[in-house]
Amino acid sequence: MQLNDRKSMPLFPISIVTELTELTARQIRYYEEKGLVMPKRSDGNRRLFSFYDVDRLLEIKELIDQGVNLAGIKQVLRMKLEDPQVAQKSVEEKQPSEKRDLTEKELHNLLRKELIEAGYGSKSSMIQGDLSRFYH
DNA sequence: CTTCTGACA
DNA sequence: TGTCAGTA
Repeated sequence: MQLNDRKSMPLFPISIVTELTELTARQIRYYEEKGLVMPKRSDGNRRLFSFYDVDRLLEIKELIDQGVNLAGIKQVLRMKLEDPQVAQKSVEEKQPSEKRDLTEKELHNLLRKELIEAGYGSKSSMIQGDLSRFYH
């Protein structure tokens, strides 16, 4: 798929990414250190980010703003690989209750719950069942 | 001039 | 996280 190739193409330096994401270079480097993103390197060991990396950083930024810690973000991103939609809603659903930060334990339990429910149906039906809880 | 790593507060 | 140092 060529589209994916383009999104994965290492294009911009960290300076551009800081403007695109509103994150500081320090934060971006730190998140990479923690394995949240893995931009390619080039000439003088300089980071080259792809659109894919930028999208990812934007998602990370959202979660950070919502008070999710790095460990929690890792959980979400890891789930994203298995079931994007459920992972996304897991966090959104937690918000309404209280604006407090999600501890690693809370998030883990939340995600575990979603995974268990997911096991009861096919991908599509599970997603719909999940959505129903937002319509009442 | 821009970015990188490491380090200190 | 910000910031400074010493490089590449």
